[in-house]
Amino acid sequence: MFEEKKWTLKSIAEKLGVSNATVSNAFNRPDQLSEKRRKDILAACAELGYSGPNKAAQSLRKGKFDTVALVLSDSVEYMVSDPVASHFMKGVASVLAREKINLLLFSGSAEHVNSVVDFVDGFICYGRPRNPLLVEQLKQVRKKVVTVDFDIQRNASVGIDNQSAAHEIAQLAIQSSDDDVAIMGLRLLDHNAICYVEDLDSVVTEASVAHQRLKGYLSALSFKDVTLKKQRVWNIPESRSECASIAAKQALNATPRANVFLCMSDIIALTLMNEATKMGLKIPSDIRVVGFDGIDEGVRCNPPLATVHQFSEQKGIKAAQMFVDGANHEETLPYGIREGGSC
Amino acid sequence: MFEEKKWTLKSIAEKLGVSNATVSNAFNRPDQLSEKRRKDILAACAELGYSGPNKAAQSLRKGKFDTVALVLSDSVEYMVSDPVASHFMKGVASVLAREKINLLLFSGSAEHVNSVVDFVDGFICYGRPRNPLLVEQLKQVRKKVVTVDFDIQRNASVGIDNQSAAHEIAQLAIQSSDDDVAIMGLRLLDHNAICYVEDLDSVVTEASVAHQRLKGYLSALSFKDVTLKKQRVWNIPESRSECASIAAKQALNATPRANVFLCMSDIIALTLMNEATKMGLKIPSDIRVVGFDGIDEGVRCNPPLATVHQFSEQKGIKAAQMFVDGANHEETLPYGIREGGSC
DNA sequence: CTGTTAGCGCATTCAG
DNA sequence: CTGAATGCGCTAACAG
Repeated sequence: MFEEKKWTLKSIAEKLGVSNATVSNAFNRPDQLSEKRRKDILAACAELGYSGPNKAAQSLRKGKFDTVALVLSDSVEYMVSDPVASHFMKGVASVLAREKINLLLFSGSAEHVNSVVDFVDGFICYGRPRNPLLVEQLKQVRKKVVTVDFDIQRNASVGIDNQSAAHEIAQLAIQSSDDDVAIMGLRLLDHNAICYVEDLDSVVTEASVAHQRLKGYLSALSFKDVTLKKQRVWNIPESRSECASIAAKQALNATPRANVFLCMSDIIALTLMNEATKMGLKIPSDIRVVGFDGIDEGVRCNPPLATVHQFSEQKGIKAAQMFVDGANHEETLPYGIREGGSC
Repeated sequence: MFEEKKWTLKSIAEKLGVSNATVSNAFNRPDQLSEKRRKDILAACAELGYSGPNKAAQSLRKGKFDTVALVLSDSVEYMVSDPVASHFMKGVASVLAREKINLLLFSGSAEHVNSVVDFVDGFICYGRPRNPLLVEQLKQVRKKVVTVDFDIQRNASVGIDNQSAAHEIAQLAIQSSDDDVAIMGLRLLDHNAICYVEDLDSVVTEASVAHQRLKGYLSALSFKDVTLKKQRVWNIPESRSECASIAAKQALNATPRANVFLCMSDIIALTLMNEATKMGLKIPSDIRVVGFDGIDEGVRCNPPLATVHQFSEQKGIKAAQMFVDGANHEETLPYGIREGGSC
């Protein structure tokens, strides 16, 4: 099956009786030799089964790889089944395909970017990587970096105005100063515990997405003259049903129970609505719930979920476009407010 | 920000006053030099900001890349939002992460594997690539190849017994010899049209998944003494709601209408159920519908979808494990039959 | 245990 | 337009 010789530029040049530079030029620089000569060489190569210069060697030489690493905030395993991330990846993939750039998936839990940094032209980072060391490494990397939904004080970044968005959706959810509000936070704390956030002021001072959303919620609360009770802010480490349902159950079983739930992701919100329904609670008469992200399932469910719609695919397109353009600025994308059963 | 010199193995060796082989050994072959010497060198490198041998050069030299290309059946853009593919990818990602192998996503619509073949240790191919040329190329590639849900008469492959599964689910769906059965086929024909399959015998003789499932359905039909009417077999080119709903509407509007719909994917089945509901049809009294794949949404919907459950994540784990093990055989995975509202 | 040498496969000078 | 020479950054074999 593999009787064919394994050709290299050198061996094929020798076989054809020309110099290796000529063969190289035939493939890469048409202007450097006559049309006929080029066609002859290409034809002979095709005939012999040589399909062109080895890409790895070519890349080593040129320092260009036509590959970008998409650094996810969490493990690849988890991220591929996250609907928000999927839409983002879809957007990225669409422009990379057009530009004939390969896509390497990289885990935000990996130990070091070293394992890929020498194979890629740069990084698109979707969300702050779970491993903080990666962030430090990305700051140092001598290649293009586009960050999404977080910032490393360097290069390009894209995101939305999380604070305004959170403020708006919270405004919509809160109807009177008597409302008892709970905040189901996503990654508010640095560890993986599903727990109350005891000390709001100590929450990551860094301008993380969670922090920005929290600020937006809180400003809406004060705007509406609502006081946040003790033990009303939750930390959920991942936007997954498994995590969210634990927090949801506990939050729903608290006495007294909050009647407005501001959730930092749609997954959290849908999970909470699901748990509430199981407990016989009605939406919006018993509790009101708003999400964040704008995933499809929120539209199909009953009642539909009120949420901030992020246009994740557009975000991916934008990030990838900025990458190929070598952009070097911060981009703030629009968002939409989607009304639902709760408001 | 980048004041640091860009070190290479050579320059760092010179700086440290040792040979480059020694530095190389310090990083890769601890047994080749004294513990102390190694620690000193590694410490000095860390100090100077040299983070180890360039991976691209290392790979060129060793011919090993610690990267596998996951060839999807369709564009990356489309596949990341396909729930079945996502589960498969999840499985693959989990074992690759453990093995510290990078994952490169590759489109089944790409023109040539050349753009990545020199960067990877091999390929895992999920479904027959949309571009037939890729299949030919994969047959020739001098690297490991594991195929999933199709076969290229070479190397390793994993899949399920599609024919038996289709037969079983069809048996379940068909209740009497008076049933009027329609088959909503996925990629039965080579082109992209949504249409009837006029000539069943001419359908791809190759043992494609669609063909195997069709055979399973047909054997169940004859087992149940049911005759397939004219224009009862549809070709749907992609497992997407957009495509499926067109076929579904037409199939549901046919007079007389079939009362049993055998769908080659859950997406198709769910879409058809959705269209049927819009038309006021009741399941299972008016029509019965069965799917194939076993996606989560089929469990949550009302009534639940009867289907063949594929354990896609397990399939991904198996495929990746076979890749790392260098397996060279055909693996047939189990499947499950999930009952639902229709049967 | 250390250093020297010869490539991995290629692209780019620079003479001719 | 062509061909010889140099090196991208590294590792493996060998010699000391």
